[in-house]
Amino acid sequence: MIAMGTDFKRADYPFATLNGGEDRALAIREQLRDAIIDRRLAPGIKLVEAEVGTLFDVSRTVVRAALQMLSFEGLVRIERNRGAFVANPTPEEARQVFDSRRLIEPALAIDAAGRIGPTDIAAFRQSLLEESRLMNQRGTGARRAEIRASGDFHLLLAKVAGNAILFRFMEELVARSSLVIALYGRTGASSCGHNEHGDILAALERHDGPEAGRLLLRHINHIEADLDLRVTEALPLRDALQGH
Amino acid sequence: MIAMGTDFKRADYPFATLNGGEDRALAIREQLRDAIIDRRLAPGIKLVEAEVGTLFDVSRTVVRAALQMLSFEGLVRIERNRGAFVANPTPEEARQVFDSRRLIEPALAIDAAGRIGPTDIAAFRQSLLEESRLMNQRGTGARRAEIRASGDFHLLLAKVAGNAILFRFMEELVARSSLVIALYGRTGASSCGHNEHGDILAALERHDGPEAGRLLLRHINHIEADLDLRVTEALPLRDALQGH
DNA sequence: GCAGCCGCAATTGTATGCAATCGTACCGAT
DNA sequence: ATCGGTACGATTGCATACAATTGCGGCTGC
Repeated sequence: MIAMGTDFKRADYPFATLNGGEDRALAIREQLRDAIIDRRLAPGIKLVEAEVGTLFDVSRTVVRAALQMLSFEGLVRIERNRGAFVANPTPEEARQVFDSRRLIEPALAIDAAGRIGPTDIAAFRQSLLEESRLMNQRGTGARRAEIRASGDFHLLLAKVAGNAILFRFMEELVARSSLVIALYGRTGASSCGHNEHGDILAALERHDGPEAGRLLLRHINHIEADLDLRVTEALPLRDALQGH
Repeated sequence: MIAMGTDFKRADYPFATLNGGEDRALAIREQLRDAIIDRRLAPGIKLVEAEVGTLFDVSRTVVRAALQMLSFEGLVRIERNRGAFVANPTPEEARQVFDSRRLIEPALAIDAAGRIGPTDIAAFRQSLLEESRLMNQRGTGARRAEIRASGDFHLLLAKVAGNAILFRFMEELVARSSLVIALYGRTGASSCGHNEHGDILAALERHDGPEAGRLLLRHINHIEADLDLRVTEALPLRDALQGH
């Protein structure tokens, strides 16, 4: 589930291949989502149906389905008769995302601590490994990939916790977080310091749910603290003109 | 084209009018959702695109969009190349729905207690009034409406709490709960006893968040306790054949 | 009689065509 | 020069046409 799609044809297009006979809208959604949370697609940009369709070599019908899915996740905003735009979350939305995570994730940690098994631990280890590998690389591409990998850790946690509904919620929250971090992240190191994920995993392995929950809460706070959520966001006009 | 906004076909079918020039897929989703959580559409039943389209006098394109939305909410299950079916939540799913609510709603109550204003209180009162009106009626139709009205109370709470993301989550959870209650509800009185909603509102009015949260938690527990979640659900075959 | 296979009807998946809508550039009037 | 309006291009919303898939029923051969 966490495993990302294969990217075997990445070279041809900024977006890559649709895997075989399977659902193509699904595949397009994945590709677009990755592009959005990697910020290869800038927030606010318009996604023209025909254009995306040409890129993926499908009809607008399929593209529309993919865009609709993304709009449910909050990664795309669809305005009637106007089109689909990459989401451009406001600081307020960003705060709400993190509020939601602060509420949900510690509870997931507690559940996960009670259910975690050897297989899960191995998966976590794998995720941490990949993450640190990316962290030691430099370059914006690596940093974006790191943000995604970091998200995988949290998704893994949600998966282990065993509640499918909350898992879906977390999918959405993690995706939105990634976008927010890419948008408002300040320091290069989004979740830097010493690796908090590792500490959380350690607590989980000890089946110490409450501690895992506490660590997770602090972790989320750290992530949010690294953001610059001051309202630089332009626009409201009357505000923009005040004092000039 | 037929002028939109007319409701000349209202009498002909169980589903009613699509509101005006607005998005028709949205309207169809609403209608179907109501029908599902009222159990006018039985769980498991197949929703044939062409059929629904005829009913609402739209093309399959629009119906597909509506069905896709419902599948995101978990009220409809879409199987590729096979079609869309009204969700038939298992007891396990039901438990997960209530677990999620136990996690989220008390937190919402606390937020809401700090933000509730006169306008909100009036809305709550209105909701309670409607609810008790329906509770005093008899007949299955009234009971179904009561379940919906009861859901409205919880949605109102989520709205007052002020987090748009959690509000959306609650929309989904409330809808799924309604379906679960209709499916597994035991006694006629789903949220009966003395009106817990009233008590919760009272706590909110006192801005006593923690108390509101506690009451809400108990309320959710009561609702779940009224369900019959034993696994009557047939199927797993090897289980079904054990001991014969 | 029954297992397996073939073919058809029903239904979904996808592409495409057409009308409605939006945004912009142009243009004339004040 | 600016404002108002209008005509056009681009793009979406929706319907329809066509291809692919499913599953069911009947048929055949044993």
